Amino acid sequence: MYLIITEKDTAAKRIAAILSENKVKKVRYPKLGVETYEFTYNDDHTIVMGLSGHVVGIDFPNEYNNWQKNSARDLIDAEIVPITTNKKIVTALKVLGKKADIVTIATDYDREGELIGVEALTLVQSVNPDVKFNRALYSAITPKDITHAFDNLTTVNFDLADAGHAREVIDLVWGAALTRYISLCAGRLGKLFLSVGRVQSPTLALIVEREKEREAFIPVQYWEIEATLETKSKESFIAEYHTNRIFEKEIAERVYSNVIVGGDAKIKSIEAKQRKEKPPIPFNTTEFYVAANAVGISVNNAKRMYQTLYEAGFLSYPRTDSTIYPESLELRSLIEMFVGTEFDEYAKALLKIADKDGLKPTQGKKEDPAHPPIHPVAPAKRSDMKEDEWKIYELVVRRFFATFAGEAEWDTLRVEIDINTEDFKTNGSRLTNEGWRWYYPYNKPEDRVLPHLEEGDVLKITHKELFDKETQPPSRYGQGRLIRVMDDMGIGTKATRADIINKLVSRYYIHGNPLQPTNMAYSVIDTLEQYAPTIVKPDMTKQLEADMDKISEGQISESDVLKESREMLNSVFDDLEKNHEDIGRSLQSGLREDRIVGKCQRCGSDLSIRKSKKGARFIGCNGYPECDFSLPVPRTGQVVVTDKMCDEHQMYKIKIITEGKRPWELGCPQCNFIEWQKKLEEDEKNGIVAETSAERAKRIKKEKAAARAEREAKAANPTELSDIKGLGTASLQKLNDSGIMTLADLAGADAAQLARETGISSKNIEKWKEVL
DNA sequence: GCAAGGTC
Repeated sequence: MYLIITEKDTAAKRIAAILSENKVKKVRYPKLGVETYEFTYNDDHTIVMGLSGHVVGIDFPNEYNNWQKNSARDLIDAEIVPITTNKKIVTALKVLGKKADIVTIATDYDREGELIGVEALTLVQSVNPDVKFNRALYSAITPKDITHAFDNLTTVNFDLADAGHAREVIDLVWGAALTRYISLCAGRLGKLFLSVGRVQSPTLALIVEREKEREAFIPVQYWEIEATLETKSKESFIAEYHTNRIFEKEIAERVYSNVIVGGDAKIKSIEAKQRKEKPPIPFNTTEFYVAANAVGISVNNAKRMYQTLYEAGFLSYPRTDSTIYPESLELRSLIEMFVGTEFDEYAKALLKIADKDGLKPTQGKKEDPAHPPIHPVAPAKRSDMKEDEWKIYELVVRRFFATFAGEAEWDTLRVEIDINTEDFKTNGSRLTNEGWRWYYPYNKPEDRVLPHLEEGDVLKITHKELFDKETQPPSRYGQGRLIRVMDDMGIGTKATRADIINKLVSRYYIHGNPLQPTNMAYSVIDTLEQYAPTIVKPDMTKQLEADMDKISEGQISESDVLKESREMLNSVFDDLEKNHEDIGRSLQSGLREDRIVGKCQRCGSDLSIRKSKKGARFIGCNGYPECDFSLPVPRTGQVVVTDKMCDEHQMYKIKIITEGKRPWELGCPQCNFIEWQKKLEEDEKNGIVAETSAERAKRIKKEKAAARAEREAKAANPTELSDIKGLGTASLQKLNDSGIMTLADLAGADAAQLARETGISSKNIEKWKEVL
């Protein structure tokens, strides 16, 4: 049997279709819980099976699980063991791998793909040591690329996989050791741990740096002056002072007084030009996020909806760096498929261009050997998807079209005007040839049409205005922009950047849109910058990339790189441990500051988030016990104190962050409390009696007791597997995977045999069978 | 309860 292993199911399906010339059979292995694609290829029974990315990983041995038992430093030289992260696929791989005579690794054509391939190969070899193997390399799943890859099979690049493995180890060791150290120092254990990592920490540092720049920013006052001018034919337009901004007050006052309403202005010169605007480059993941963000779709939503459309077969693979279409992509037929759809006129217009001059797509600078740029793969109707998904689909289709279209052309005018010896100017612009902007009408700058003007024209000043302004600090990062900066700096990957931002939000380091850091983030970044600067800088990734290149070229061994990395981390710990007390103090002050909500209106002390003896949290006055002012806070979720102040109560607005939910903008705690009381009063009027917290606790206790009683009753007289006492969801899944669906199935099964198949202890199985 | 990287 010939086994072909791909990185994901969709790749397996499409490669099988191409190699079999559509004579493929989808086979389900219910016991294994996987699907494969099978056919005859070169007279051999052939099975194509998809993985789900990495199905194995690495970790420390179990005895390191206790954070307090070992010192964080022990992790540096701790043993590293392989772990299974996807049991179903690992089992299936072994079962099928055992029967294989030859295996082709057909995972993605990049470093992680090589590592994923070697991981799979190692699993197959563990049950079939003599199996023959080779590697297929392809950049797009097109008939051309795939047949070429399978006609030119090559060898597995173990050095490249080693490079990937080195990255795994370094990330784990540095991340875990520093995370534990910082968390233990700050006394933040359990859910509140403070994470550190090669990618997340430099990303967080960017946000903290920007916030510091904003704080250090000193605004400078400046003025702008506009004059409204009218032509003889009574058409008006606005002219502004030639430098736009005026930083000296005396000049602003002089210019303003020289502009006399009712007086004359004279056109000094008119310069007409043409400006050409190149069409945009193809979307890669980063550019897609930025564009989706720009039309008001959050990075998370764009990611989720794109994934749906990819799985439905409408759009190409979502994670790619490439901004250059590979040659094997059939661009013309991708355009032709839109003839007769909503995009008919655009497709036809492009085909006309293609017939005349051939298709000349734009291209960016980045190539990704694993996947082509983002593009549509099937035509769709609006009714095929949700409204927001259509927005995404349309964006991708229009961008795809735009990459083949011509330049947009603008006529521009620059007019210089004399007003009483002061230099004024105005600019005009008009789109004369839509070009690619017809296909891609997003963020189109508006025309600025001026009346017909000629040199020497005398105009009437009908109005004047003086604007008093201040320079603005650099703006905070929006999510799309942050992802682009991460891409430019080379940190994270196309597949992980969005997740890294989510991680920083759920770790309570950043919040809001645009993004801003909590005080805790300041403290963590300050501490790391001082004592472990390596981990906060993008240079660590650059160095790692360089080392990985050397490993993959065989110039240096993986173990040498790891040894050097561990030595470096050990010297970082020398510094950390010397300054243990300082670090603890500075981290804890960050923690305290995040809890200050505002000033107490009764006594003027700080209000902060505190905990009662019973563990319930509330906003209390730091002047306690002299002042006992307090306000309630929701019982669950992370409380984030924002920098927006309620003008009425001098308190910062708060929001509640719960993982997996949208943040709850609670606003000013005092306003919220007042509203809540109003609602209570109204409820009382309407005869609705609110539950007190004691009543609530009682009710929950009662409900839990009732549920327990029901479970016990069922266990005494079970009707389905899940009724059996001690049989949890994990075991139920394992039983189902082995074909045990009902009580009768279990009764009829042999305990020892079933134990071998499922990995459940035979003692447990026998105990369950006893009840039946 | 630790990372970052795949994929869903």
